Amino acid sequence: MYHSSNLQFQSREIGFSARPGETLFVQGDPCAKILRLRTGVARAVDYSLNGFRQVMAFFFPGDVLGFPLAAEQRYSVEAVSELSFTVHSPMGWATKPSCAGNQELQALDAIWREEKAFIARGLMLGRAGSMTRIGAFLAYAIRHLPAEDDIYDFPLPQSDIASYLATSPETVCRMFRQLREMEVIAIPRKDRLQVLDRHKLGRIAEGLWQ
Amino acid sequence: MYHSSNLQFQSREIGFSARPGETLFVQGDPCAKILRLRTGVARAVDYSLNGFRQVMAFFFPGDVLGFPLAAEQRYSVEAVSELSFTVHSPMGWATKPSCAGNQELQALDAIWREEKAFIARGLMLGRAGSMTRIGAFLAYAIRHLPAEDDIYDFPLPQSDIASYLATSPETVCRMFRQLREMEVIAIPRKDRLQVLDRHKLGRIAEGLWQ
DNA sequence: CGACTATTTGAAGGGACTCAAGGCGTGTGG
DNA sequence: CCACACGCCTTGAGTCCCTTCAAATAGTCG
Repeated sequence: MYHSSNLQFQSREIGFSARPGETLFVQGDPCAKILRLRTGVARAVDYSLNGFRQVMAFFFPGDVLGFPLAAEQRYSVEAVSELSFTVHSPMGWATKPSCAGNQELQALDAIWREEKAFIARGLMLGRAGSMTRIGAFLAYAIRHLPAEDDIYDFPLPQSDIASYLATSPETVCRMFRQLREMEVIAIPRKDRLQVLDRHKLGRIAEGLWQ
Repeated sequence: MYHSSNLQFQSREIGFSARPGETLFVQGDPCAKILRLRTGVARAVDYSLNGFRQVMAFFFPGDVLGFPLAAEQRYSVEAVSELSFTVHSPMGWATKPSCAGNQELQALDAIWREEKAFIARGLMLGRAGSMTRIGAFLAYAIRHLPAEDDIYDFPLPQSDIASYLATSPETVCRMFRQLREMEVIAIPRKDRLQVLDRHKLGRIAEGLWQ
């Protein structure tokens, strides 16, 4: 579980929640509020002009969304699972890289976590082979998901994973089955993921399996 | 080769240059200097542990590299073409989203431009089909490259484009040939790219051609 | 229960990769 | 100045992985 009680922000924290599928930001909206995810998973989605939809990133507990780098939201944000988050004002989120002030570091760290999420996708998409991409994605996801005894909360629909990895839902399903048959993972229950062989998963993510 | 020895960390601008292939940053280096590209093209490269190399982004004139979001450089930066750039110190690059101060906006804009570069790649890799990706890449690149009369300086080797787009150099070559036969582009000379049909290029980038 | 969505599985076809060889351009050294 | 080497681009042929299409099953929510 993730506890943000030790993180202090200057403005008052307000607790919010959202149901799966709910939209938090819409691409193009003015940047007016900053969200810090406490529990649950959210996705950044790009809707291109010709109706094509693309999952650009997943956000996990601790991530900060909506930092006003630009004047407008650069992507839509939708809840994947049940969310709880806090809302902050952009005011006072000053960042000064040279100073080690607490607040400044928080803002830089928030921006960096967001950018990391996009870079991570790029690195996965750069790898060849569906199995490699799926393996890399699982290794990435479980580093950010809460777990009990190697059993992770895994609320990500395969269709979102497929969009994120630029592949088809059928391929995602087939790779999951293969991973189950290889006894690398198990699905004890819906929205749960058990990692049976962390080491082999790492090798798959690097493209060296079989 | 590597420059850090002769770089001075001052708040004033110093002009520098680099030859094609030169390395400006190495992944993992401490973030000590900020570069602003004046002319030329640079690439951000990721070297993974198993020796796999991946071009993660291209940087164009006006972009800022090496902003210390994290303690260490997040990628290596290499010159693609002849570069000229200025070096800045991280000191004084304070950012405060709520204030409209000049320097503050510069830093936020610099971060945003960098992040945009990574996001752009993700959006391209998410598209299906080599032709769509190449088209989207060309449309993206020429928005950042200097030109005279629709003839752009295009110093990007096809091997870099292939790595960037997660495809093979052969495929890049074939798509270029097809674009030439379709009279969308022309290559009047090495390192030059002429756009003959901007509109058709846009349609190709959206996945609707033929 | 029944409608809906998400997942699963199979079959077939095509697009991109790999492998291999040849051409082109550039820089270097004899 | 020429010959050569090297890297990059080009082109062809064959193979395979992944997509598409189609249909069945499972899970969810009213």
